[in-house]
Amino acid sequence: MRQTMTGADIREAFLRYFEGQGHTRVPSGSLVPAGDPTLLFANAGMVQFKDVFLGLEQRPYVRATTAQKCMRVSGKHNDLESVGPSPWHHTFFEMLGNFSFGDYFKGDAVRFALELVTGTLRIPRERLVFTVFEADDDAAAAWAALGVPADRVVRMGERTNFWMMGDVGPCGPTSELHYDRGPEACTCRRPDCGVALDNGCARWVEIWNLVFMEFNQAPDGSRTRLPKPGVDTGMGLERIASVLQGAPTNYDTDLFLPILDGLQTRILGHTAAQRAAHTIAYRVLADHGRAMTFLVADGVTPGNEGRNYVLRMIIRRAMRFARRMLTTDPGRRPPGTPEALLPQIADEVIALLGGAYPELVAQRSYIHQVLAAEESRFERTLDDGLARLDTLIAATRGGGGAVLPGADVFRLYDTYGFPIDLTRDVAREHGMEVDERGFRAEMDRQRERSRGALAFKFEAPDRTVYAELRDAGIETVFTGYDALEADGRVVAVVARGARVRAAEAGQDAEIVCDRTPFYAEAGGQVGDTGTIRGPAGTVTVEDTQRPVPGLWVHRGRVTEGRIETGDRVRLAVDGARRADVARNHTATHLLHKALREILGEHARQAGSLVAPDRLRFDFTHMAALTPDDLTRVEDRVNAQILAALPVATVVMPYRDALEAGATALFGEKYGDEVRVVSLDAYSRELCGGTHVGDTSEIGLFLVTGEGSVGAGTRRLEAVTGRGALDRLRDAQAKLRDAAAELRVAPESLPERIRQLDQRRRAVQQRAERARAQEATPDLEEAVRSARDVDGIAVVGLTVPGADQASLRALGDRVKGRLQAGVIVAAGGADGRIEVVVMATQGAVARGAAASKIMQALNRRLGTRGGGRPELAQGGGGDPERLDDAIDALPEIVRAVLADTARERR
RNA sequence: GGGGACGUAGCUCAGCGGGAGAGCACCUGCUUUGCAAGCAGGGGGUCGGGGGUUCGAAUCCCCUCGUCUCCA
Repeated sequence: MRQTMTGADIREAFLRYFEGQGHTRVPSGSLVPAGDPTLLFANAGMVQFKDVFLGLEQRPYVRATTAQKCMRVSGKHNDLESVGPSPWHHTFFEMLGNFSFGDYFKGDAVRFALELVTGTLRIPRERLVFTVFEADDDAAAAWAALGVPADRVVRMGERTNFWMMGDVGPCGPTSELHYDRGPEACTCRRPDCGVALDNGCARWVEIWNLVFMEFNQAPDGSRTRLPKPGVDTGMGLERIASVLQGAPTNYDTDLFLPILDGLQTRILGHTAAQRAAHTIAYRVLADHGRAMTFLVADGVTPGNEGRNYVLRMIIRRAMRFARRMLTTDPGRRPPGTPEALLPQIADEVIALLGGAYPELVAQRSYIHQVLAAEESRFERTLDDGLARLDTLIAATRGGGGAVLPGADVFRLYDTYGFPIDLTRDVAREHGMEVDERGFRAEMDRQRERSRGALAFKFEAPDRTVYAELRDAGIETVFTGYDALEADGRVVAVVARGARVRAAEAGQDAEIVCDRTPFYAEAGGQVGDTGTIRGPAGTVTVEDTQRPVPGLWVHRGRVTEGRIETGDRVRLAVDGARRADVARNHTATHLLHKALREILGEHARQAGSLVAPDRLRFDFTHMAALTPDDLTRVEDRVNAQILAALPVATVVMPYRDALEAGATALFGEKYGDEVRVVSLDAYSRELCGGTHVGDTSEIGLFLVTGEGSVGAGTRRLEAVTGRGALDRLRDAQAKLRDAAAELRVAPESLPERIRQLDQRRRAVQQRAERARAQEATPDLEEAVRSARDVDGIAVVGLTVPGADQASLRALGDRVKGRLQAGVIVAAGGADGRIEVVVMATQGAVARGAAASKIMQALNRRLGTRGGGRPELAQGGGGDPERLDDAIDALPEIVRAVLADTARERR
């Protein structure tokens, strides 16, 4: 009896089979594609080989096989909402594949496929149906040559059987292997049920897709034959496992069952019946649990844009399902328990897949931290949202309605992140519903806005001219690790994106030579600057780039004469600048190591800039660094500088480097041979950059800033060497200046400042109190001076120099002693008036509103101002007229009263 | 990349053009000893930062920093 193959067995058998066929087993690339801004995640096995297929990169092998981590979240067939309900769709999955880079083609690809499927995996031949592109006679012939009867080879159209990387580039026909689950599995119920219908019938499972990269598509749509056609295949591990294990859905394979079991027994404490009642929620948690665990392990943190946002969506969707399930069927873990759920799910995933993907095990504690943090953040968002929803429901009901307005619900969702399905649930509990149409309309408008903005999306730089150069056999040898100068020959000149013979003085140009000491921007280190001197002219190099592997491009300006293809030239790097850069680069390695020592192993590089004047280092960490952390990091780095660690670089095989404990970076592509930079035994990193001879050359390391770049990622900025010296000198000078200004020694500056600040506060308070008192030379006198206007006491006061605050204080005190009264207090300085008008409630009731009196005063004094009935303020105007106006107050109030009386009639 | 919201006392927040506030916490005193004790009094604020509009800005406008959130 034959034993069923486990997922791990299948993965291993696949890779081993192709190794036996001369393929190199290449580890999975990161889920975050290296240097590919057009792609959110690795979504197929070929992603890490894209540049190889494009002819931009060469590998030491022509046949490769991989098990690649993949994510698909958006796309025509893959809506996030279908994950869970659908038995087949996943966000995260593994793709098995074999690749030929200009080596074997259709014949062998087809032969390998059939041999593996029927031999190694022992799927009966009669269970298989093959599709080929309708115009691809070669592929059809290849299957026939293997004895596949013609009636089992179906010709299909471009939609299903022609593959393109994008609008332009390599493309070609495909051939698929479909597995027949038998007539009893049919869901379409058509008498002519078959692969050719392509109607999604569950009877037929596409298990393997073979892509024959044969053409290159030009922007105008025309296709030319590739000189070296290749093969790219993909077999979804979960799907093939479901076939081999006779599982009704992917979730019934051993790639999911342990996670589901763990969820039921260890995490939720559910009975079998409870689990059965929540099939979809279980699936969502298992699928999303895998995705979030792998994503975090590859350095993605939840955030609000790009791939970070996708991760957040996945996490929140999982939590929504969990929460809902726990409200109806609490299990052992009551809803709202603070104990984090997601880290526990991650543990199940790690237990299952940590063997094949050791990075999961290595990152366990970091994964826990990230997931727990996002979980509690979301709880908070939900709590806030629930409170807002409650008020919305109350308001709607208060208005007699039973439908929550779409705009309000959308606002809850858009602005406060409250999930729409929870809104629906809560509304239903209150016997209300959601205006779905209104909500959708708002949603569409939001989408429209985003799309409109996308029209200006940046385009990936055009690299075709460089691909042409490489095709023409042009290659640069880099000599800059050992020397700053070199003699070479100009092999190409590029101006405005096109190849030219020569460039003249004043022109911007890109120069390519057969050899160069110029370091091209890579690994965060900026490109070198310097000069290229030829027999007839000089180019000042402002930047050096390597747009495609093996090709160094010097960007700059011809500053004299002309430079021509074929010129013998002298290339000289700006040595002082290079030395500054080297200091910062070596310091970056020290910093990276120090952060891991002090904060923990999870603190890993997530971005880096090494410039001559500063360095910037992004790394994964959940919290802001405390001043104490920063000091310790700084101390640690400087201790290594003082220790004068020798810097050594060795080129060795990638595997050996990893075994020697060298640090590799996320999402970085490495060849078989890698360069390892070691700082004595302290730090060892894969790095192609330029470094100092020993760490003491760095001189001094100073942290200049700490901040956040997004959730879970911190940024440190620092200076070294000359930069650090400049900075210290500058700080000292400022300190001296400040000390001199206060006439104290720099040491006692902080104490002095504290003292001065205290004194300032005391003086200020005293001044305010004094002003308030000064402003009332004689309160009794002021009250006595009140003149009666129809039973309203009118008080006018002038206090030269008083500001509004003290006038207000004065007014208040007078007002407190009047039954029904109006007080006008005026002061001011510097040629302008300040006026405050106050009216008691009694006065307001009788029509003497402060604001109206203010208006009358405005007309008389030329001031501007206004306010409320009880209090009005104004300023400006002509101080000369102030006394007259105060004298005339009774008439003014009388006029206002009359005016109000007229209005009231 | 594009939108929305929020930054006010140690904490949670109200105020949204005219006197910087509440609750909790803190300090002092009194009262009292049973579940968030009571009463009286008090300290504490560059209303995130900068610029503008205005007689007057926590409040309106612009820029900027930080946090939350949606879309792509």
